[in-house]
Amino acid sequence: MKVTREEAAASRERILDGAARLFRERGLDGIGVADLMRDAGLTHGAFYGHFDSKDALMGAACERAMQGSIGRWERIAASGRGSVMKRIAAAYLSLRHRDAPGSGCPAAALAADVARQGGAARRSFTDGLREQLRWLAVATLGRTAAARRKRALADYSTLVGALVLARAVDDPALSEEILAAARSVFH
Amino acid sequence: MKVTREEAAASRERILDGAARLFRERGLDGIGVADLMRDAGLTHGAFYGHFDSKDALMGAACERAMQGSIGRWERIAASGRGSVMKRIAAAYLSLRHRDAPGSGCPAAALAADVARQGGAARRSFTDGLREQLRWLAVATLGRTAAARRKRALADYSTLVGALVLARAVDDPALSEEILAAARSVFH
DNA sequence: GCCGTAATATGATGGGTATCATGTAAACCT
DNA sequence: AGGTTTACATGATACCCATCATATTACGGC
Repeated sequence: MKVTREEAAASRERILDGAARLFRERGLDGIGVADLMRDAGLTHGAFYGHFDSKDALMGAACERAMQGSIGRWERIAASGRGSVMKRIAAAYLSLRHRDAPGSGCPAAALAADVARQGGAARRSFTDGLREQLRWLAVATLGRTAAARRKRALADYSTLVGALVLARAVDDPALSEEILAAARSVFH
Repeated sequence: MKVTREEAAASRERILDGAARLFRERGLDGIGVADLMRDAGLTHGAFYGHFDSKDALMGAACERAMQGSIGRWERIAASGRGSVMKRIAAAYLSLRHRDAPGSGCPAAALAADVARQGGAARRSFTDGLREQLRWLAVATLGRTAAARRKRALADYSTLVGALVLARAVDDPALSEEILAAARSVFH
């Protein structure tokens, strides 16, 4: 039953990674503690040895998902040439991203949940979003810092809105049309 | 019957209107049948006399909310002068709209839920969105029908994304900054 | 090697959920 | 006017949920 400190730390990591994925796939209220623990290969009772509450896990998982998102963007920016924003938009508005919410942008997957949920998730979400927007503003073209910032906020809104709508819609043709129209903004 | 047919029809309307509001405020899974019925002044048992299932109600409520959304846009287009899109954006990206999800855009409030939920809600949502996009494309400026359509899809994505993010964020200053940046796109 | 302690398992608790079963009384139809 | 229908209420069912209580077991420090 008892495991190495190392294994315990690995357990916590598995819980967090699984939560970051499953919350994005099924929503903050769409997956329960028992299922999250089963996903990490543990039973439900062990949960409260690792986190104070489900709310605390939501916060930690949001933070982790946000960090992952920033990391993905940094990798996109580092590889390839031409406009950073254009390359980010191409990846963000792809079918691959649309169909993989569990490993995709947490803002598109969780924003509505976070707005209703409040608590630790909302705080982590806001912090992560602030950081991502700061990063994006730097990577954006524009004469002044204020103009770059404004452009980054508006562009990010377009990305999130298009992805959210493309996922919600029942009709594959309409879904792809939404993504394509948003992509055309960045040409 | 304890009530007249007229009163029964009114009951159904109250259930639907309340559901359309409460689903947007709390999410499709965030409010239960019992609470919805209490909101309509009835008890939970009466529900299945009016709807086949909660899923069926979600579908009907999504349709109603979507119709209301189109109606609001038509009223905005009919009153006032200048660019229709600019006036829609001003209303859509207002603090008033941000703080009143229950009577606001169902796409911004429910898209993520709908994507996960599937079922009748997703069908109604898609139909309503298609209609709204058709309407918006007509009200949009552009040389060709295809250009207007593309512009309408991208603009709508920007609106939805900005509102969703503005609602999710914990920081009033950042929230207003997001709305303002999106508004500037339509100037 | 032994003992405290920490990670995990099992199980209980209290509350919420959607849905179904049944009873009742009044509106509707003939 | 009387029998039928039906909107509604009460209550039951079976399940899921977050959280807590307790037991077990083996690691970590001594």
